[in-house]
Amino acid sequence: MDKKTSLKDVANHIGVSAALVSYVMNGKEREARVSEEMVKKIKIAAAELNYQPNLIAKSLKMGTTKTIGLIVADISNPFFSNIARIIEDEAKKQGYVVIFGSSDENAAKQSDLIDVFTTRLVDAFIIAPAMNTVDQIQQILDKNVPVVLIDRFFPGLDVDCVHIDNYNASANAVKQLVKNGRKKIGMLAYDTTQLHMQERKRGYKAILKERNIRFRKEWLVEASYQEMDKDVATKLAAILQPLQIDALFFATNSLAVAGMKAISKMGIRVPGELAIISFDESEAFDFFYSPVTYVSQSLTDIGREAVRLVLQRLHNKSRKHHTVIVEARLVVRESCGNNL
Amino acid sequence: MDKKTSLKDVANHIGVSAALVSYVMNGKEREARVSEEMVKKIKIAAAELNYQPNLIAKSLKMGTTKTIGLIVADISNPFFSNIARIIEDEAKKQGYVVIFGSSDENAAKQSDLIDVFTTRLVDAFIIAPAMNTVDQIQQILDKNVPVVLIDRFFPGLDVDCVHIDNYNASANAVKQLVKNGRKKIGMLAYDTTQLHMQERKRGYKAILKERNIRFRKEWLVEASYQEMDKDVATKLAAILQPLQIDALFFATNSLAVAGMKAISKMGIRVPGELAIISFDESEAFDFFYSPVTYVSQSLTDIGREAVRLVLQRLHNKSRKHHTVIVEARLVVRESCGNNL
DNA sequence: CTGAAAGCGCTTACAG
DNA sequence: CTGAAAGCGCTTACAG
Repeated sequence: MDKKTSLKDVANHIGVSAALVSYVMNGKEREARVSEEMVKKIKIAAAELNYQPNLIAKSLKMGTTKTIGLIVADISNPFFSNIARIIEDEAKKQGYVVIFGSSDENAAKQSDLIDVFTTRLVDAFIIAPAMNTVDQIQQILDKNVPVVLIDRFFPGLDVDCVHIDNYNASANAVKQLVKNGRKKIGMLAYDTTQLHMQERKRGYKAILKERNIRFRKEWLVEASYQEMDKDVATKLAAILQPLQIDALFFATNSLAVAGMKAISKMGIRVPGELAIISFDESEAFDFFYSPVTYVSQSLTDIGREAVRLVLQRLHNKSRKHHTVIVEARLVVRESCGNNL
Repeated sequence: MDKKTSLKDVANHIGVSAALVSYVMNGKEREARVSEEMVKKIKIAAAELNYQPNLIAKSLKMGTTKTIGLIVADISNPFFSNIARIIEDEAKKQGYVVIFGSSDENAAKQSDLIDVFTTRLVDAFIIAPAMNTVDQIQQILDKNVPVVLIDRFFPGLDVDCVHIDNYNASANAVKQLVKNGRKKIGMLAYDTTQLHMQERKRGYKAILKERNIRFRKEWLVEASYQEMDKDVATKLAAILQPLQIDALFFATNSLAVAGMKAISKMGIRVPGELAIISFDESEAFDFFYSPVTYVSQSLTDIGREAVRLVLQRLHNKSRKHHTVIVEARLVVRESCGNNL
């Protein structure tokens, strides 16, 4: 890159000290009681020389980079890319920039990303943490770097976080299926210890119990993050062909999309033979032969609240941690239908 | 943030100069001929003190931030978020980090993002440029900062870029429709001067001409980026109800999704009454009642090549500019069917 | 109202 | 083989 004009350059240009220019550029002419005349002169010179401050130098001096590190499982997943968009917008409004990384639900990758971002002195983290990474989050907290968890969270970890009430959202979805006359309700979830997923399973089981429907272990199909397609092809297929259930509840949009492909390939009628409900959203939900009923999380709220919490903590490091519960509502459409 | 241990700290810890530690931490012990013993001592001390270099300080000194600025129209659009994921992965392999921003096809927003990223001294840009922003790109080039354009490009601008052959990709799609017996072929495109879109329209018109099908202006529907939904609802609807065409070609995935909603709401049979083909991909394409035929751009190639070009230029600023044409292939499925 | 100077944490030519 | 020193471009307490 060609030599850029520095603060010193503009100072020299009008024979004045760098300090003056710095004050003026940062709108501190009042505190420093710079004369109006001088302010004008400096502003003109800066514009003339097309001065743009070097934020790296500023960061080094100030110890703050105005950068937020965002770590999600996969930025190409629409759930996360939509949140990323909101975070980016909100951050920009406040003068922050966001760098991002995808962990692939892999603790080691997440740890690498945290290290890389730490090394670049991000002012704060927003993380949808992978399984078994509570120590990583604790380490960030120990360094007194702000972090807010989104989507996922850890029991007993005192940290800012933003997520829905997974238990209730799940329970409501299953209630809807029961209400529509379904008794043989399966669930496709991820095989993970992550609490948000446990809560979704717990909500499912709780409603079965409440409605006196026996929980059948083999109807709670668990797919691993790494081998999701394979697990859907074998484990889920096992209860779809021949069809043993009359309703299926998907714990995420990625599971739903994989499941819907299996369902349509097998020619299963939805909702006739099988009612379905999913978590999250997908463009595909509108176009499935039976528009899919889903639990809608407000991605806008998640992104906004995450940035809000980050900024609050940046301004007041010692305030106590907050958990923001974001709204989730069931968008009822044809796929959960009440006719067998 | 708590005080981190600096290079000086580890130097002091073993009573040695900062220079030595710097050489060792950067693997330059050979060039600086540091004794093996010392190397070991330093490495142990660094590990003990959990030393992590401050990359901001390094950046200031080196004039390089190992950061790539990525600007796309909208990071939440799967087309871009998928490319972003690839870019992120490739960049990470090379020790780069990516900061991103969404321009919303708005020249002013793009300009802001370029300024913000410039101010943060990104080493290079990867941009899917908005309409009428050739000057912005030229300005980056004038500063001798590497930039590679993806997806879109400008006539006559000498710059690295990666995109498909839009003319041929479009022509092939329309040929397929003609081959399947369609004669009244409409197109839904964006109303923009951007060359990639012009090329798509040109391919469409060229095939009509070649096959002696009269081009009808009212069947080339143009939607504005800003009011896409409205334009689809009115302008596209005008040729769908009553149905005046027997095939419809969508210039992007976003247009397709909007158009497909209109089509399904109107109860138009696909491909029976109307054959459709789209550019790009969408999860929805698999689930439309007639799986959608589409022009598949290799997002992996776009992302990879973009990063490759960026790095090449970073290593050799003066090499001449390359345009990489990435493969596009037609994925033929039911929706472009040959039965009326 | 304005300037000189220290210092943020690094790298690297230079001297020894 | 190792250290002292300058300098990257800023900010800000201090002195005048």
